[in-house]
Amino acid sequence: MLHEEVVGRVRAMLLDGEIPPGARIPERDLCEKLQISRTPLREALKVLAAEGLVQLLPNRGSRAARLTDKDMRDLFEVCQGLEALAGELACERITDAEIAEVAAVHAAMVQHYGDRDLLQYYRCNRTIHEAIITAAGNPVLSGLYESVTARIRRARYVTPMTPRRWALAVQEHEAILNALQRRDGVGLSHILRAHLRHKREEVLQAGFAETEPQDQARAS
Amino acid sequence: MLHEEVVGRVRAMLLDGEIPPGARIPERDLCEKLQISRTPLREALKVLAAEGLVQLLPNRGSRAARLTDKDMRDLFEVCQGLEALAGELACERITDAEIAEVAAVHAAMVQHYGDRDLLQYYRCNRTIHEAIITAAGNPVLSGLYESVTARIRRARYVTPMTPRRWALAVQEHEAILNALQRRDGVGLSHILRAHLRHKREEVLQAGFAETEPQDQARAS
DNA sequence: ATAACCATTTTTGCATTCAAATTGGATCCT
DNA sequence: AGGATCCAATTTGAATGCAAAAATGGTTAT
Repeated sequence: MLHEEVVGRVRAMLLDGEIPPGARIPERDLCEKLQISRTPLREALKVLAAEGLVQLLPNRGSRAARLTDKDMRDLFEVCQGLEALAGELACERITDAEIAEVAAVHAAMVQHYGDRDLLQYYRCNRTIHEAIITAAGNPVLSGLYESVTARIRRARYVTPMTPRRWALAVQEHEAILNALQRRDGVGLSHILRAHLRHKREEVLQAGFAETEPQDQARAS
Repeated sequence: MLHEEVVGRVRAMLLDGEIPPGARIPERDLCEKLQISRTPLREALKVLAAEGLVQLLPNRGSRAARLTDKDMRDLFEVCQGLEALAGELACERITDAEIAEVAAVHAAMVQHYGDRDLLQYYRCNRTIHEAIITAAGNPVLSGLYESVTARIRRARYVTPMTPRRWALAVQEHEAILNALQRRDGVGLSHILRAHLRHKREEVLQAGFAETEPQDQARAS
């Protein structure tokens, strides 16, 4: 197994919740599960720690990072900034073919909205956001976006949607597509920021913090 | 030596140019220079590779990453986005004391400008930009900013300044301080973006790409 | 009964070791 | 002579082994 593959596998386990937030990560167990020795696993853990997915406690091993409300807010804020930037750049660089593709996915998404198929809706939604990032043509931006969204993905795509909120989101997406078609970078960036801000409020309101109370109580 | 210290030391060697861009990194040599064994060094190299500072060639070792013009443009673009976001957030959250501190550093910077002391000028400049990032109160943002700016630092703070350009930069910094004092987030973000865009043009014009032609010629 | 202390066990961190891949060079063939 | 091929030497990638630190459990003393 290649180094990047080990990192990917463990990252997936963390993001899927197979290793739940806050859980200790016993090296030996993971090693035999992945059929590798401790050395490459430890290398992967250090990389994931640098990404913020794993917390290293010197001489006391590693644990899956836990997101507080503050972390979530911070991540969403940065995500807003990155998407806003991507929106502006995308409007300068996106091709007509790419716009057409986004439009197609958007239409499919609206269809799924009509069917109240949340899973498929979210898939299209994510595809659109990623298409905008890609269209920005900036690999550095793509990399940071990927890393930031990975950490909030569970919250972002698991939070239940109220009918009211869902309708608004679809409406915002209409505006997103429209701005993209008009290549209105400034407009697009504003819409994207509002869109993300709403999403953030929704998520935070749902109380998706990954903090466990007993950890706070250690001092008692 | 702690893991983070190893990462820091090697990172510093890369950023200072002690290990020049494109240079191969022989593990054994670095090991004895740092007085550690290969295991912790390799862990550090993987982390730095994830940061984009090192390029890993499977079974063929690692080399210091080299920035192309495109990389530089991409990094500056993202940096613009991050600073713009920081500017907006900072205006919402910065304290009067912090503003006063920025104002003081700004005054010192203007003084250094008067003395044509480029080194000290750059020090103050960097302090101001970092203060704005810090004032945004978003550790995720700070982390990404740190990582992005580290990679362009040499270009950013080494490019020679024309008198014309230097005067403009100082003028822009006046506007930055002014917007901060007025807590005009939108205004500040615009000024910061323009400021960075000018810096980027300056750097790219100076041709600071770290590509070496003979590498392109390998296919011949 | 509770708290503190000590021995045991487990786990981490790093050095060493071993196998596999790559590189450089010498040899051989055309 | 030029080029391909094979072999030695170096270097990488991963597993194992060893020392140190921390968690655990049991015992004792208050």
